[in-house]
Amino acid sequence: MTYPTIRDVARKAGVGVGTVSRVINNNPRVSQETQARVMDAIQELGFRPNHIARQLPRKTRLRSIGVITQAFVNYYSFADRLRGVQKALYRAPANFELTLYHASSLENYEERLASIVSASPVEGLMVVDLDLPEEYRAMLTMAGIPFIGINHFQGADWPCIGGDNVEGGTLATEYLIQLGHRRIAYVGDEFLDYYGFITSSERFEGYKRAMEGAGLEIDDQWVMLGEFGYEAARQNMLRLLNDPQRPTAVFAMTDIQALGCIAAIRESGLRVPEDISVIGYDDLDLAYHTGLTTVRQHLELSGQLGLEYLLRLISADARASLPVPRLPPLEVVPRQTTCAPR
Amino acid sequence: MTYPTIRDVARKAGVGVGTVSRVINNNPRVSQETQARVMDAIQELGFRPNHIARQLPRKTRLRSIGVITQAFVNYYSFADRLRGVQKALYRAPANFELTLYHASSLENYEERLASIVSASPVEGLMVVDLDLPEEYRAMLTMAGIPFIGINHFQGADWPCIGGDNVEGGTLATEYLIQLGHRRIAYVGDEFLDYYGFITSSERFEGYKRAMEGAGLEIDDQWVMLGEFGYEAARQNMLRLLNDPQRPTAVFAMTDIQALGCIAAIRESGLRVPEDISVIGYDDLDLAYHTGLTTVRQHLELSGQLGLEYLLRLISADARASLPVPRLPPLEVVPRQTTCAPR
DNA sequence: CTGTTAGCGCCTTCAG
DNA sequence: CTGAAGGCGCTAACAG
Repeated sequence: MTYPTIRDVARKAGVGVGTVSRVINNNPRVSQETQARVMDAIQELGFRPNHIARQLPRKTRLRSIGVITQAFVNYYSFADRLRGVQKALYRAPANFELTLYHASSLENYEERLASIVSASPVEGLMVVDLDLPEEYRAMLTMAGIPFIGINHFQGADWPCIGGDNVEGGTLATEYLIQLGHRRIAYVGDEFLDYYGFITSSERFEGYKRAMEGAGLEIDDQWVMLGEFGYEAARQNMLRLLNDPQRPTAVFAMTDIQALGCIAAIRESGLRVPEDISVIGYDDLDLAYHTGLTTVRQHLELSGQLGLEYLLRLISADARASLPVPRLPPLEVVPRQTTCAPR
Repeated sequence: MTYPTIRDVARKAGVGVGTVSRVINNNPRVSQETQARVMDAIQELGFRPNHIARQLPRKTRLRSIGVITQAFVNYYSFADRLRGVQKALYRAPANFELTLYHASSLENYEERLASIVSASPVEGLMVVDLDLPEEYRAMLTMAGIPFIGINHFQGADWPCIGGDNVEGGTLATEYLIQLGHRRIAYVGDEFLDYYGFITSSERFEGYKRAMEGAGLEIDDQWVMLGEFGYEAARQNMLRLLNDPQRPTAVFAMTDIQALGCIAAIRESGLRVPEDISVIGYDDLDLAYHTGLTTVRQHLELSGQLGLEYLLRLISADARASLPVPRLPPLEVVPRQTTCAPR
């Protein structure tokens, strides 16, 4: 089944295509009467202008930058990053829009990459919390689409902006140790996630190093891994609290998980931080809003720097390799969920 | 400045346009040598295929739906809505992308609407937390782009999904009254915001009705209006606490502002909810994460329903007017920041 | 005011 | 394997 075109409308209304075009575009230079006749024809035929075809003859080319990320997870951290993107976009001279791609699985991710390359609807691509296989890097380069990764893994062999998870894990744990804690738990995701990321294991590695560096023992019971998110963390924390030798502090691998831990602690009638200290990771806006002590990884700034980098690459005549922007160092932001143990 | 076309590449490489097209599309029926020559020309010219033009002769089109909202404010509630959009998109048979438009001012908003209409890069438009003037509605209709409003105002004369702020304000306040509170404060935005919204005044109206309905007096000191956001709410709450006749409960016009109030209360050495109860409005995901009592306005669902509606309109043969989806009623979600006064 | 005529940039036959 | 020609659906001069 094929859609009616402007030509069909013209024939039906007994006018030229130019007139139909004028009507569609609200051009005042059409008589009331003709306009009415054309409108009727449009109605009867159920005509709808083909938006693709409209773009072609026009000068105004809407430019867009693509942002691709995982669907359904990490949404607040993505939102914080997006805010940075938006700020950079707002300040940019050219008027770019944002096209969002949500990958619902690894397979779906590759499908989308392929279609982005083949249709090239964007002039640059920001890859958030996802790895970009060599194969697609080559295709994107071929298609002349610059790209940048925004994530929290280190040592990628392509342009990425992000902090070192091991270091962040160490910072968080050392902060708790320095407050005087000795029994410190780790609550996080499984070590290998659905998209092949090992964020949790990296942050855990940092935790381990800090503990060992301080000569502290890690009780196996205190390492609680589970699904992503608030609820799993809450459950795990509840379990942790059953341990008679329960920890006096917890390092949660994300802010959301930290909030899950805090909820569990309070449900159990204990206080944060007096009875148990909790430190998160991310420094989401909501960490500030909830007084959560956490590791700042400059989410908003990452989006901003990433976009600025893409913009520079896009406007560069030659696609010279620009230096990849770097984030300020990770840092612990002390707030109200940590204190010295009693 | 104009972009190089396939023809320029062809000329430079000394081949026909057909060959260039084949190279771009990875068609194997091109000799190694020719391909190399074409690639070189592409590189030198910085040629990038015009994705608009590619779509026209093809069957497969990359389809997109636009979402426009205010820049810089309300980002978490937008994120929650976007999650719903994304879910609906994921379930849809057709493969739509999302194009995000951020309006940085009322003027910029209209500019963007105009360019969306004229370039029609999207097949449907979701207008979030923004009003759509009659003028642009007509233009969008003309251009065959269906639209839907997602917001929290009532009685708009165009298809909108959203809850009644007055009712929500009443619900929140009645809940506090029913708990036994008599001295109830309101903390919110100025009554008229930058984009012409009167959300704050509507929620306040609900508050007023509930108070009057219960025969309670409203102390002028207890109505604290200020800038949007956490910080202003925190400051206002701090001021409120100086009042010797301080309230025993607070209705904050958004969840973020509620968190600001809670921070102020705790800073002042008081407890929530034992000393002062706080209820918010929105039911952001983070309200759940922080145990905030609030008014649920189904943010995620609003995005989902809105997108489904657009999808139906897009696929409808004629642009029949479909019934606008409705959200479930507003409701108070009791959590841990409210209790009976002492 | 309105019809006609070129394209927009690319893809896809169709011959060669 | 490759060049030329026709057309995708619409807009934008240009004459009337």
